[in-house]
Amino acid sequence: MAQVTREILVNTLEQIALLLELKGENPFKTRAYRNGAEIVQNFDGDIVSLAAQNELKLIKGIGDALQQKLFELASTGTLRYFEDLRSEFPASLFELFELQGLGPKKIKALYDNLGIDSIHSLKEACAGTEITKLSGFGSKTVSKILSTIENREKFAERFRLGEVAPLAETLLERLKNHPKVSRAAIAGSYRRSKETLHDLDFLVASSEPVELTAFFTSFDEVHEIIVQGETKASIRLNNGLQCDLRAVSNEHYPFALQYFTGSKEHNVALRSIALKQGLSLNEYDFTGEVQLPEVREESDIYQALGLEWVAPELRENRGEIEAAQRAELPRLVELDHLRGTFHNHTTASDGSHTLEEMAAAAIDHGLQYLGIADHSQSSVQANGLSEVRLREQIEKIRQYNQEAQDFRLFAGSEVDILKNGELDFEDELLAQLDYCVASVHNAFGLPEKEMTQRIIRAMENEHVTMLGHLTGRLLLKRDPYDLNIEKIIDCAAETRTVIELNCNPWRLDMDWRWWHRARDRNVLTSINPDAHKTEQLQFLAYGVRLARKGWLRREDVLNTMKLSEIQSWLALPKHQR
DNA sequence: GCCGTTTTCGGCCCGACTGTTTTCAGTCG
Repeated sequence: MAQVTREILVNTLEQIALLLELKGENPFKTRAYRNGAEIVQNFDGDIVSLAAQNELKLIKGIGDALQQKLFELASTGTLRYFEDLRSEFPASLFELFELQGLGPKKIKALYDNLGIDSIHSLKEACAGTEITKLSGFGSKTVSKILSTIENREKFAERFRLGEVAPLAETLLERLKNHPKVSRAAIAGSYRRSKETLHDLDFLVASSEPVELTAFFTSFDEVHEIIVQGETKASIRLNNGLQCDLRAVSNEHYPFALQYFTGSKEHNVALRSIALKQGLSLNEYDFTGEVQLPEVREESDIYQALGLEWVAPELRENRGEIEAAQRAELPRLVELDHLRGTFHNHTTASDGSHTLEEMAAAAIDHGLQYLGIADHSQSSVQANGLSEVRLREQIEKIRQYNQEAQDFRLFAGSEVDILKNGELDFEDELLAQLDYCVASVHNAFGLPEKEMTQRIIRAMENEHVTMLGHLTGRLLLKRDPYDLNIEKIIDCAAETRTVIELNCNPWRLDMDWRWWHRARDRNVLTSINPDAHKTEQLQFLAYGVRLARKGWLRREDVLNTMKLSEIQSWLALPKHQR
């Protein structure tokens, strides 16, 4: 039997929901499966083992039927009910659900009447006329389907936070500067700082919503207008990114901001708290028979429900509501708490700027210190430094520091963790450095156990200050390598090894979902841009956003220490840190 | 299919927009 994973449980429930929709089943039954998928996805614990032991009954939203099905799937690897359902339709039918504008009813009509069972056959059918003979399908529907298929081939479905942010902020400024706009924000997953985004949700407060949707859809960057109504509009930009706009009154704005920031799970939990107080919360208002609280800002909504205001990054229903009820939310780290940063490259290896240029840029950023960590000798592809060149660089940094005032460079190395867990330089050389970042750059395919052991061995080295980009993932491009992160975190706690939060928009590694756990074990992070150019020091802003998402406070972040503190800290033997 | 301090049946979020249709179904978020 193949290894059953959480992902398999989730996907199976979601596919059952789709199949039931296709069959025209009771929509609430469909929702129960979809809801179940969400619960399994977000469950904090080993849901697969619990399912295999038939111990899910106490979880709200999982009833007898779902428990039984998850038990069968987790313990045998297959689910008869699902297999039977699935055999009623061709597998390729599922891809039609990926097209915006096509839902179960339309897909069923296409399949039942014309035998259309894939995007390919749909595209062919659109060239003919038979589709327009179906009830509900006119010429506009056909041309819309064709453009959706074309866009799907041309554009990505998701985007990296850091790659979207500059444009997002430009568009937001434009909306804010409109004379009929009193308040504006980007809500949604952008405000929650998810590492990848599907779209941007703009929100404006305005007395002239029609004018604003027209303004929005006339932006130069617009590739197509998806919808445009009186209070909302959707556009696709030239880069493929979808942007939605909601225009609401100033009174409704705090509610809309809260509602459209999400997450859905956070809002569901919030609404149920409201209901217990006799209040109903929606995207525009509080309603109810009781005295309605006065709301001018988003924070007033939380206050009215007896909660601390929850920072958007935390709104994932991962314990923040309970913490807000107890007034125990963390004071999250902020960008201007950072005093320096550690993982940066220069022209000595694969960077674009010299040591002096990087130092000047760091000073411009208001930093008190900058760690230089060029690649080590095994990273030939990145022009890694030989032992001799590293010694020269250390000397150069010492000279720089003799002349520098109120600023300091730290001599480090991004030293490769070799396949067997040994480091790329001898301990004698590592001891000359102020610090050392240890990273994996090859042999990504090792089995989980070996990869974990490899990194643990590196952490056990006295000279390894921190781990670089822990899982090697490249967002939307390359999966993390197999690694037991729980063990890594435990070992980091034991060996006093720092785990980097790599701020490169492609990495944002380690993943934000693990930081709370690391924090609770007193593992420190260092927010590092992995800068290969001076302008990439700006990546620090993304790292801070993800650190906040991981519940990290100022005291959990090594590079919030001021220069004198960090010097003392680095001087300590590792086990005393 | 799930839930319940309104508790074993009856309700489950609903408003905005589009397209095709003469009053509304389907989709989305």
